[in-house]
Amino acid sequence: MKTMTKVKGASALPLNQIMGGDCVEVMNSLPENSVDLVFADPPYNLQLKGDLHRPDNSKVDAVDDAWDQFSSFAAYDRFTRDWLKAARRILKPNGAIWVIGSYHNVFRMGAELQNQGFWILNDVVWRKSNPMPNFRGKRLTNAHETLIWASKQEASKYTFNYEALKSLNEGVQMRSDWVLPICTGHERLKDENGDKAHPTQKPESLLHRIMVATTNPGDVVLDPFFGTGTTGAVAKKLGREFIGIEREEAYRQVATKRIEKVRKFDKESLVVSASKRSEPRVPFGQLVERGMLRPGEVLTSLNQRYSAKVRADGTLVANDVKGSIHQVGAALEGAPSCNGWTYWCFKREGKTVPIDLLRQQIRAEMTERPN
Amino acid sequence: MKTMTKVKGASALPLNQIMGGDCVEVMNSLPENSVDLVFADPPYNLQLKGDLHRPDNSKVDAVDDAWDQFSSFAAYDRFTRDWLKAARRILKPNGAIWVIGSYHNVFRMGAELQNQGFWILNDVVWRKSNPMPNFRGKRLTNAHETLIWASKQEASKYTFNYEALKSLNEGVQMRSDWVLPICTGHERLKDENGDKAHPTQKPESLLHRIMVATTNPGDVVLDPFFGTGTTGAVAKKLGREFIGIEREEAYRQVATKRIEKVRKFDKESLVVSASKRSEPRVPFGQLVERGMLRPGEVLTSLNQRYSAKVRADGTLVANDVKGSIHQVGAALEGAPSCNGWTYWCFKREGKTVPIDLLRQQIRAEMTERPN
DNA sequence: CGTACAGTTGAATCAAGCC
DNA sequence: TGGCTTGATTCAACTGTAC
Repeated sequence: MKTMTKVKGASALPLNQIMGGDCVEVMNSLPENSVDLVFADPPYNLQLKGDLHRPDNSKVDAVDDAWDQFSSFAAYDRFTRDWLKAARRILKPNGAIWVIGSYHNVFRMGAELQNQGFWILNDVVWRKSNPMPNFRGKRLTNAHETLIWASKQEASKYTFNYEALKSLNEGVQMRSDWVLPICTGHERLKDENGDKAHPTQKPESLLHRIMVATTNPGDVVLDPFFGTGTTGAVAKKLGREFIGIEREEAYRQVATKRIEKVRKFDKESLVVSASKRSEPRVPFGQLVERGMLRPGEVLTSLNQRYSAKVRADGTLVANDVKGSIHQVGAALEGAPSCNGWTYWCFKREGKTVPIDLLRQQIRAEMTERPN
Repeated sequence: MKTMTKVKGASALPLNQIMGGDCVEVMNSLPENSVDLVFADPPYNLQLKGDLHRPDNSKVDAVDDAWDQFSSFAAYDRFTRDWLKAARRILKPNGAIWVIGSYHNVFRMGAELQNQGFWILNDVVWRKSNPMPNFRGKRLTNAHETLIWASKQEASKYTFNYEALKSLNEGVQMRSDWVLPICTGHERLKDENGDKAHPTQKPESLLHRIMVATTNPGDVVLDPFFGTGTTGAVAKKLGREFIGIEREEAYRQVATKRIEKVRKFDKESLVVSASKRSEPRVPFGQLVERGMLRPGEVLTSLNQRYSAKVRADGTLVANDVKGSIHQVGAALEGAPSCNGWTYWCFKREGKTVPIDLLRQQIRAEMTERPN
């Protein structure tokens, strides 16, 4: 499973491995412009003070690990600046980053992302379906965490599997608020004492959605705060390559064992719905060439207001306007643009049908018998 | 309605008025430590570029006003620093602030709040039930905005009406994600041409919840970006005092007219509006009346530890405790509160099921046949 | 007086490829 | 890098008119 891949003649990329040490140093040792996605779940800088007890007086096992202690906002900002800078260097120009945090740290991360030139695409709310209640009744139940999705730069052509996410959401656009349960039950890793192995283990469903949305199979996903390896486990399942960095030896061991057990899904189940743009392009003229529309035939607009005549070269004429199906539609509507395929209709057996139906027929044939 | 109130011998406070001019200057003219709550909806610094058209080629009426133009992040940060500093000076030591923003500006506001010594209590997600879709299918539908609730300092004894919020949320703790519709329909103020009077008018339901949660009647609420006066309208309804600051004369006029028309709720209707629930309330007694549960039937707790007997009047008895399903559950568990709907279970055909199932059945019926 | 249907709209950092 | 061509893309709620 472990592999070393050459990247454009640069130094090797340690795929599907968990590296020890400081994440900034490790990232700086990797070649620049080599990673497709960074997912980062850095320490939240919680600054908890006393112990917290539940109404039944049991103690809440809160995050009080040494790695979550920062002396000041300035120290946390330095830390954030350093690891984000290192992450940005190794990202491909069209790469993207996801960070997750709570109100303790996410505002500082978001501001620093913008300062460094990352381009924020969405902030996403992970709405926990089963959050910890607020035992003291002094605030609102803190029932969500915030993720930020940003491309390396404004001009990046980032990956977004729009149709796949739409499918995940019963056929309507995926929103920026995601309802997912926190990590519990069998998924929650325990140590030999039965205590949770890591205080902030993220659910695999969250990483699953992120990777389906913003990576393709074979992409390299780097996680600089690997913890118990949720990113690696999901990457392996989904046929992505991962690079993990984790300072704590104990976490590396847990993660290694965990990922070994994971099986990759079969290829078929990994295929996601493609965007319409990736479908083969069909010139309108082909409909005339094939005899699906006759030269001289009259098309009508979807709103019935206009009509235009088909010419032998695949252009339309209406009054004094002529040109492509898109140009003529736009001109008649006085609109800046127009999708002629869904705008123009023809008549068959008394019914009025958009010409896009004919394009779909051609595409179907192309799929059955490629060339 | 307009009044001037002396504050501990300091200069006067211009209550229930809309002041013109720059909000920093106006705030600096007010006495320090004099305001209970600041609500601020500052420009979001959207930096939009070209026009955006819908699939039907209609143009999206986006925010392109001069007041939302900043030359850089640095300029926006200066602006944020200045108005937050002025707001903090006039806040009482136990005062608090709410700010609202999107991913364009909220990270910068959140970081600056922390830098100035405000103590963040919650970040709250306003999940829009009817957001604008993403027309190009290039990102997630931006379906939420973020609010930050912070006290003036860590030591502040801020106001939080825990029980009122709990009532608003069907008897369970209010979470940090609020589902509310955007401002449309009759609530949306129009100008003489029928266009929206202000591009970013907030719904009154949002301000209603904020003021019920974090102010008491008679408190002074200041809004430095008053716009069309949603804060003032809701404050008047709820018996709070407001101070508005708005630079644009046109908005001040609209807001003045709007607030004149608002009538303060009488005490009784205040109670009603405070207990408004999104789903119809079903009293436990109705389950008994309807024969879904028999008097004398024994309910068991979710954890199997306790049992209680149903009485004809819709109360429970267990050992020496009697009362509502919530009270008895809380008493037995030694907990401050208990959601009896999910805590108590009954048996049907050998299975143990929470009584909430029965409530859901009733609600479903109510939806089918209102009344 | 309801119901059905067509039309409108909301804080948006919103295209991609070729020459 | 800029201009031109092609052509991809929408959900929920409210409003007004027709029936």
